Amino acid sequence: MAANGADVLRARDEATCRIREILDRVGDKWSLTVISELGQESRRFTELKNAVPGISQRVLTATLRGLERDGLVRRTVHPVVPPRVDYELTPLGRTLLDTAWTLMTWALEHMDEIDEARTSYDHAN
Amino acid sequence: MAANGADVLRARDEATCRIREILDRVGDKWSLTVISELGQESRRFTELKNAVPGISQRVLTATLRGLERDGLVRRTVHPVVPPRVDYELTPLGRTLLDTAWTLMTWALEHMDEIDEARTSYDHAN
DNA sequence: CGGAATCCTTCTCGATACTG
DNA sequence: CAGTATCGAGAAGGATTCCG
Repeated sequence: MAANGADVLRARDEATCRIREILDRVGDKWSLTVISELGQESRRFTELKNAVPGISQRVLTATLRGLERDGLVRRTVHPVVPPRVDYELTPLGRTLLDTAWTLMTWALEHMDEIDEARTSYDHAN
Repeated sequence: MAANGADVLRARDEATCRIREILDRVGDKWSLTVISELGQESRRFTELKNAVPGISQRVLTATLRGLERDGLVRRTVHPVVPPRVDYELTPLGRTLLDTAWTLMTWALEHMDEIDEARTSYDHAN
């Protein structure tokens, strides 16, 4: 890992927009969840739909298309009947997996603190 | 009796849901950028607005309120004229800083690969 | 200066129906 | 099975105005 926080900040002026553009993909409502789901093994469309409760078919399709476009996910269509489509992480997608895990782990570890803060904040107003 | 499959799935779904709830905060359009901006030192409202190009006043306010509610940011109002409001990371917010940098670093390092993937994808269709 | 309130436009998303 | 097409409700977001 070459860049550190200071590098990120130094490059900020040129790249803030670019970073944000990419965080939009990665940080959107479902992408990290889908990526972490694909981290284990390749999945079929319906398997993903069931594995990610609450996501609609429409949005799952859009999410997967976006991830595929960004080279994070590979979509493989098997010419069989009934159709079978497998999704798996690309090597690039797999490099994101570690970071995704870090973020999700953070969320898990600090969930309670955040809950307390929210309760406290809401109670104060 | 050990937990059955349904229990496991239910627990996992709830965890997924909670994680997503928190990722919504952290992974939204601006939060990580604001947090990384506050990583260096406390900032005034207008300083933040200038430091985060493209954010509107309305959305910056909402973002800061959300971060404050979750205990990630502390808001300090100085009773002076003209008003002065400082924002700084809480200790909890600071624990997120490392992860935020990791994610932004990932974005920086893989920006070019993503650009290529997008170009390739768009050209294929 | 740091907002809150309002208006108004855009985008998102879920539900539904249909298809190769 | 794995989508696409379409529609409508609601949320999100920008611009503007006003205020202590």
